[in-house]
Amino acid sequence: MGDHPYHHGALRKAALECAAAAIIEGGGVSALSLRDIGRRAGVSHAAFKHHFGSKPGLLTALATEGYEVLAKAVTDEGHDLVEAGVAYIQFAVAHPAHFEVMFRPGIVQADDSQLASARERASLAFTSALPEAASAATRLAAWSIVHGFATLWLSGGLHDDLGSDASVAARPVIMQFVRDSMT
Amino acid sequence: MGDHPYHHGALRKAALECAAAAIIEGGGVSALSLRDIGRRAGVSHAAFKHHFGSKPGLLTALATEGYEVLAKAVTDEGHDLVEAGVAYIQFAVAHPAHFEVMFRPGIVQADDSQLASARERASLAFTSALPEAASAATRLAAWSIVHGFATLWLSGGLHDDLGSDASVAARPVIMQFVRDSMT
DNA sequence: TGTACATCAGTGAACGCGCGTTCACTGATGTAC
DNA sequence: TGTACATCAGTGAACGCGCGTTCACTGATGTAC
Repeated sequence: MGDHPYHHGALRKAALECAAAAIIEGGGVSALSLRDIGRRAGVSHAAFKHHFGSKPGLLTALATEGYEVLAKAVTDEGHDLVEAGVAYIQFAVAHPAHFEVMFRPGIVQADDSQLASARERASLAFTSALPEAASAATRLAAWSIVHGFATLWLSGGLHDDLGSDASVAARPVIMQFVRDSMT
Repeated sequence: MGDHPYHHGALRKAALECAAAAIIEGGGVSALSLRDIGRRAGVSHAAFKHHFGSKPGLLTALATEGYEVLAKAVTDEGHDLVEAGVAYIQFAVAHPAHFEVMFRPGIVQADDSQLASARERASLAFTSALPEAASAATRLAAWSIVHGFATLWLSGGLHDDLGSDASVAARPVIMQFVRDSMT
């Protein structure tokens, strides 16, 4: 028996992992190709047809997985607003490929129902972490601040001044925001 | 004389405009091609070599222009912190192509000195709008909140609930943040 | 326990396409004398 | 005022490349009897 059995066995999972790696190392979704993913997974690039239908299908699955992981991460810290915010940023930094696919318009199959429901769950998780009394403006500010910090961090502009640990850099920012806004 | 004189006359300016249009209509920088820009500008796609050297050169010029426009927009509203923040968001919404090129890592010639100095000017303009007494955390929070709002707006998630005018939607959010944080 | 058959998962070659860059070129402009 | 010449700006064909999808196929797995 060779190193490469005919059936991969867990190609779907491997494809998503390899796609994420390819996005990170290849410089963004723009440069992602099925052929690259195939090379990484040790599989023909045509094999993905069976699991995802098409390239947008694969990206949709990746985004869905991202929302699921994000929802879980935020929910796990839902008892503490500051830590929930840090978890959001931590997710983005730990899974930049997912994060990019989740928030870049036009690369995902918008009508996918699993994607929509995963997104809904993530949104709900974040909303639940906020105090019920928070105004619409405050809720939007909270989302903007964590999303903005994550985005700026990933774009590389913050990294120089603030060290290499996004959580450490973000926590005081979020803490001060929460202290000022949620009282 | 025909409609298309041999020399365009202002190809550099036209190229940047057409590139921005192509990015917006074509769904992101990923799909941008010199050939598309050439078609829009009514010019051979090889013509850009003279002005920008290469494709990354063109994108670098676009990002530089973006930082210049942003610096001016923020400076013009520098007397009022809320309006400076709104100007940041307004810039992003009015010039999504520039905004994308400015903040996407890896697509621009990082060693370009004009780019670096334009970026520096924009950063300074924004910093100057903040009160001198503001802490590092507050400054970072302010940047995060406007950047995050702009990013979320452009990704399309906010649009449904909040109407179609980003400034109108953003102003109360920024106002509340400034009221809470800058006192 | 064995066998036929359907279904699933992956192959690899072929397709047509659009891309960025390079190249020798040409038309237009400016400058020296 | 004219002419030669250098330089600038843009052309269009050619190049080699990597891409996503399609296709007929094959190997592996499961199930009915």
